[in-house]
Amino acid sequence: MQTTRVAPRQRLSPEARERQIVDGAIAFFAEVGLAGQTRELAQRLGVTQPLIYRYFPTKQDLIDRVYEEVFVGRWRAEWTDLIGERARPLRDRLIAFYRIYARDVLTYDWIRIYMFAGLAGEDINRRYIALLEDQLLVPIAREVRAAAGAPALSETPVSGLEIEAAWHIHAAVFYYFVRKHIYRAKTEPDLNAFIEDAVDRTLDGALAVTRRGGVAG
Amino acid sequence: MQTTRVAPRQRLSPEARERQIVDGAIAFFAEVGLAGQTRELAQRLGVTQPLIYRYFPTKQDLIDRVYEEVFVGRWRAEWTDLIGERARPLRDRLIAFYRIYARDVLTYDWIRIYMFAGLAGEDINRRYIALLEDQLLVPIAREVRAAAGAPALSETPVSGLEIEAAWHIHAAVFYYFVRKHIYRAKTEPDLNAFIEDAVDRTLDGALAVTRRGGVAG
DNA sequence: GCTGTTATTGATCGTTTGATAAATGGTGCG
DNA sequence: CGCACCATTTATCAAACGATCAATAACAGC
Repeated sequence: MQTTRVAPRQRLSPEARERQIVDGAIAFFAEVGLAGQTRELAQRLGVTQPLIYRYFPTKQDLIDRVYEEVFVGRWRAEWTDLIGERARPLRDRLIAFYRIYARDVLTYDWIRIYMFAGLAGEDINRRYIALLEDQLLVPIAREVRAAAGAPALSETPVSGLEIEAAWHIHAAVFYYFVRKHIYRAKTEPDLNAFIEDAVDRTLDGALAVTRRGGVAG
Repeated sequence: MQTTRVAPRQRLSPEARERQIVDGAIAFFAEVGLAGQTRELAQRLGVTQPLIYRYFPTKQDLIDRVYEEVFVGRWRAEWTDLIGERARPLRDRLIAFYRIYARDVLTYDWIRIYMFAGLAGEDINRRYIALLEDQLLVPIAREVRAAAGAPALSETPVSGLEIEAAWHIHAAVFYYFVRKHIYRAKTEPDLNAFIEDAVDRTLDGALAVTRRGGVAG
């Protein structure tokens, strides 16, 4: 009554097997956390546990690979350009961006592993935040100023509270997926409507405060 | 060179010892996660590991106690009343509420254990969200409608997107503390200024969209 | 088909970790 | 001072878990 041998030994090319292990590890660690056991991962993959150690010397190496696979290279430089395309209304740019960002980044795997990593004290999150501030939030703050008609574009640097305002827009979308994928709570089912509405409300607020002279922090 | 006996055996009353263990467990699990080892917890408490098992039959019992201690009874019914006090401007009510909520609820221990529990699949988060929607978000949505001059108070029920709009306000504050306590990232240092600004921006947005007739979802 | 290479498995090791039981010692009461 | 109670510790177990190594079998080349 042990492991009932259902499938015969399947021999794959090292590349294919590694791919399979990494993909399986992403799904597995996203679900149960980075403390998940290698034996259970192996069982889900339909292989034995020592096989994992042929491809990754230690569990930490596998986890590092998962981090790399999930986080590195997901950000697209063109998204920064999209935010700055002043030919379109800022509202449209933000809606377009968050539709793509929700589809390509804020997935079940990404958001859970991201939160597990944060709680584990990894610096991945801080590095990602630095990237976001530089490539997304400062550009958004700049566009909000321009759209609000606040002039001091190159004079006054973007203030802390202006970046926080850009965070509000981001937080609205991000937190939606936290509720959905981490708390597994009921959320607005129409994602497109949600994003449109979220951008409308948070952008309106950012514009209104900026117009009232809230540029200085 | 083992555990250098620094303090002699200290005998406490069961009540005092239990209190100490629970408090220590909250701080410990908040920091390292619910998978933290009982031996390490005991070491931090300055007692031996089996002592914990005299007070809590299993580790899960201790964790359940931590949940109870951290989550149960933190919400104050009077906060719902505060949201509805129409003698004051809604802005002031929200700022007052989030100052208290940030101080009393969104602490390091609370937000980390809350996120650990969510990732572990506990239903605590869903139950807390249900409480929040009922006691905070629906009241906020109601007040936003009233403040925006949208009439259909008792007629049209609060829509999904209106609740999401209330979530935007909440998410702005909540996410600030996620960045601070989970990612350990740099955040706006002036909490009062942040809360004021966050309420201004997110409330402005909620009002603007509601005024434009965005009541129906 | 035979054979060498190597992907994969079975068996197992050492440590970690939740949990238990017996020994120890502090405290209050007579 | 002596004794009983019980809070606390020491010692230890069994399962879980990361990791290792020799044995096995799938596939390629001849």
